[in-house]
Amino acid sequence: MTHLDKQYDSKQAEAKWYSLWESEGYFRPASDFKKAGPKASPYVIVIPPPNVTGILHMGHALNNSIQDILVRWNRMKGADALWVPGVDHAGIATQNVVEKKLAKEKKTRWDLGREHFLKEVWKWKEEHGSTITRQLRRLGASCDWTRERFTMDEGLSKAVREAFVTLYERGLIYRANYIINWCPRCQTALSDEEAAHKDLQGGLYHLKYPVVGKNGPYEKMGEDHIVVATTRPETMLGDTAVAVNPEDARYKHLIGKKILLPLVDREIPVIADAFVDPEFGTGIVKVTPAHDPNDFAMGHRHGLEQINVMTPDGKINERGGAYKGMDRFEARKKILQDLEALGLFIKRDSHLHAVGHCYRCDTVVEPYLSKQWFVKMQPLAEKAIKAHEQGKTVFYPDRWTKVYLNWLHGIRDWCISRQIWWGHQIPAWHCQKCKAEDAGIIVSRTAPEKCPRCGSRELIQDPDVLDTWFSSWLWPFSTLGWPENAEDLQKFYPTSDLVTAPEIIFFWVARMIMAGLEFQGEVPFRRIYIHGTVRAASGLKMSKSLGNSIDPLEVIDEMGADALRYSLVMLSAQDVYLSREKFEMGRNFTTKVWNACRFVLMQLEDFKDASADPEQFKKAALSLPDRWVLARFEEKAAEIEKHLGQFGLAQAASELYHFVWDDFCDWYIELAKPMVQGQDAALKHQTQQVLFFVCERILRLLHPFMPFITEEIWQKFKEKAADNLSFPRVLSGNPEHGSPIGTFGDDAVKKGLWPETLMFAPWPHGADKRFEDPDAQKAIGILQKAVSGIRDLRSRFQIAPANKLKAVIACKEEVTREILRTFEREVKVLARLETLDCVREFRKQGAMVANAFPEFDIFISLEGVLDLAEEKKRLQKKLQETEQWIAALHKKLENPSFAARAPQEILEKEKEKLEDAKKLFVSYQSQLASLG
RNA sequence: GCGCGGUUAGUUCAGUUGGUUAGAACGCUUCCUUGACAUGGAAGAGGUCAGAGGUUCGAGUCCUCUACCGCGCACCA
Repeated sequence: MTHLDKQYDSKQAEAKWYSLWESEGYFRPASDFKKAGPKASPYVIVIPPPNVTGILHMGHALNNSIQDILVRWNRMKGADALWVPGVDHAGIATQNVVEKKLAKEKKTRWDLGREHFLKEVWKWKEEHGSTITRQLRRLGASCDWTRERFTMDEGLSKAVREAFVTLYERGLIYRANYIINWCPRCQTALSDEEAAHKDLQGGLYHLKYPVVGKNGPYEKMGEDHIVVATTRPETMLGDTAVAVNPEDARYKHLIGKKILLPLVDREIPVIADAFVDPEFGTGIVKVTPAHDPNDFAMGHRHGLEQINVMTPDGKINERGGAYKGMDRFEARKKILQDLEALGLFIKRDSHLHAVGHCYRCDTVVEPYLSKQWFVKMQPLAEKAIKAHEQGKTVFYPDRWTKVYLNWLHGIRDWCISRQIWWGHQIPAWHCQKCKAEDAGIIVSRTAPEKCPRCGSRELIQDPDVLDTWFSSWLWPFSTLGWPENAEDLQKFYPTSDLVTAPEIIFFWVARMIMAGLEFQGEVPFRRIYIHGTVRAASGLKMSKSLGNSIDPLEVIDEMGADALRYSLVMLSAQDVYLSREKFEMGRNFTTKVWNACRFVLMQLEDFKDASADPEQFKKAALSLPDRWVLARFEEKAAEIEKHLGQFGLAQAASELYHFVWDDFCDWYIELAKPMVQGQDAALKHQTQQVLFFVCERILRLLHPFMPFITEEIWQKFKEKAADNLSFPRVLSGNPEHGSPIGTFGDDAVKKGLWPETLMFAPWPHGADKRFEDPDAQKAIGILQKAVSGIRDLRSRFQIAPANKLKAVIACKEEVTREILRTFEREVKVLARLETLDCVREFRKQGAMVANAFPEFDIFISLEGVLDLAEEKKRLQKKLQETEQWIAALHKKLENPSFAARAPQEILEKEKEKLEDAKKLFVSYQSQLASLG
């Protein structure tokens, strides 16, 4: 006996099916098995590689759910589908984790030394690095784990070296002294994107600097001083000038004079530079070329000395005199105190300004002068802009295109060197001999033996490693085997879709496009889908540190992965604001699906007839509800197909939800019950077939969204079909369908050959003309109206369901009356009637109440007491509403401009509406009259 | 400062190129344990679509302005 248990056991099903899918190789592209259908085209999706230290948070869950839906959908459509999974090495984050671990043992990475430390990191990676990939499996992600990659593995490391050397050879990588964002805690340079700006309420400090040659020591200063304003007083230790705007009349006389820099007693010049905004602060700027990008530029223009006053860990260095060794913020306090003691501190204004924070550890970053490696971005950006102009990069939704292009147009060079150990060490070697001449850098794919310039063998590899994103930006092709000319690369590049969140457009999307164009001569993916950000109900971004996160694994444990996926996707039309209750929608829906299918299987228990024609339904022989549900399915499947084609996953999920729940469960199953449980054997048989047919195809539509429960149920359907080859199998799937385990098109399934798994069942595209049926749709519409009308009366007058009613429907139109007669039995069952009479006209008699529709009026007898006054009031209100509606329609239709300009079909509709309204009006009037 | 979103039922949100009396989920009210499902069924209440102006026969939908909320980028001595 094939049946479903009363309760769905999500944990059991999830574990069972995932391990089967994976072990049987179902996640691999069909072409791996040389069994792809002749027309199978590749569908390849790019996943943002999660951080190796990470755990699955809701953002990942949404992102991966979307991707999995797309991959599974395409796989069912017969595509040679591939999703390459993997993680990136997350240089700074991972190093931090391991350093923290060492700190517990009171050790630092320098205690261990580079080699030993890296061994520790690898050890950590082996032990903990697979957390997130395990969690992705729990979610149901159908990625090809046999192709799993890691940015630090051999192949990808080779790709990184290849990319670096190639760019260097093309003159697109250079090394320079420049102000970069420096994280004093991680002790490394960061790119501009890695320094997240946050608005902070800080101080704008006004300080006095004495002018040299007037009054001498500070104590005696009169008016011969200038006032500068700064937010970072501690950098004054490195000032090498003060600047004013050349047009600023207040200060023209100062230009060329000298200033005695307090505390360090250094004489610095007053310079004129147009950069200075006379409106801001005092109009005088202290210039610190080693600690501010603008000052750095100014310093270059005026040939100023660059004095770095800080150590890599954010303390004042020996150039800071008495402040040496102090932390930068401590030094700030002390310097302000000292200046105050000297009478040089004037005031502190409160000042809102954006301060960069390290995106890994949230420490305030320091603009810091140092020698770093950079990628020259403009030539790369130009190619990307050109590709966009050629229509090669398409964003969904479109508005992100502008964000992307703006960034490209204002692009700045990318600082790619990091002063950490965990990562790809830069493939550059410094010749110790040539170094003295400021030359002797050798950039090479393999370690060079000697300096090509002087022949010295004293070569030391650059200690820095590359930004993690320098490996991530190669992901779409490095994971396919580049720089080798691999088969996968040939077959799967460029990929189809990239799915990601908006915060990563600059970090990753734009850079991948640039790398793809630079190294492959082609964009890495054709379409880019940017989905919403997951936020907590409060509106804040979900994050563990804020304590407002919901752990997706907990939701999976509690409600199942399918419930989590469905809820997330259905909510993902834009930014997703989450609370725990929102997952109940998906949970309830999975339960509903389970129970509906359970019912269907129960009705098929005694289906044994093997003589039926399995080829095709004969429309004429089907009942109206059967014809209706088939037509409705095709309609909905077509809509779902349309939505999925343009990343409208939320809409597709919503359509499915309502089709399954409202149409299939609430109406079709209820209508099928009397047929399948009645005495008419032929009708019963036919209905069983339709129940099976539609339900099985619903499972296929649902599968990408909720893979586990659908597989669990579908396997039962398959069992059922194996016993009963006469189940009709008119399928609209792709006959060219390919799968790792064979070819399953319509023909194969029709012949009783079912795929091993729902994953390879043909996708129903919908809009199958064979099932189109406006007559049936109209008829069921009438039925629904009649049933709802009676239920409405029942509810309004509080008639218990056990109380079987006598109803009369008065209907002028013969066709409609005929339809109602056909459904006499169904209406009686669904509306719980004792009798139903359909007549042409009817006059209300005695204790009766009525419900009016344009097509017909429904009357039921009422025993018991009826609040006539209340009913009269209601009818009067309805009458008034209808009157207003009629007036509005009249006005509209009598407007000559409307008649002249509105399209014909709109005009027709409006006229029909008017007719309906008039009919309603008459009904209400007569009802009122009968009430007296 | 520049740019991008958003403002629709008590709450969270849909609403395709302007065209039924503006929808859903959750919540609420009433009734119902009828053999798939109470994680359910039936019925119902609830909205001058942020405000002002404009285009149009017709605006939640298009244009302008305003207000508020959110996001991104840049500058910030």
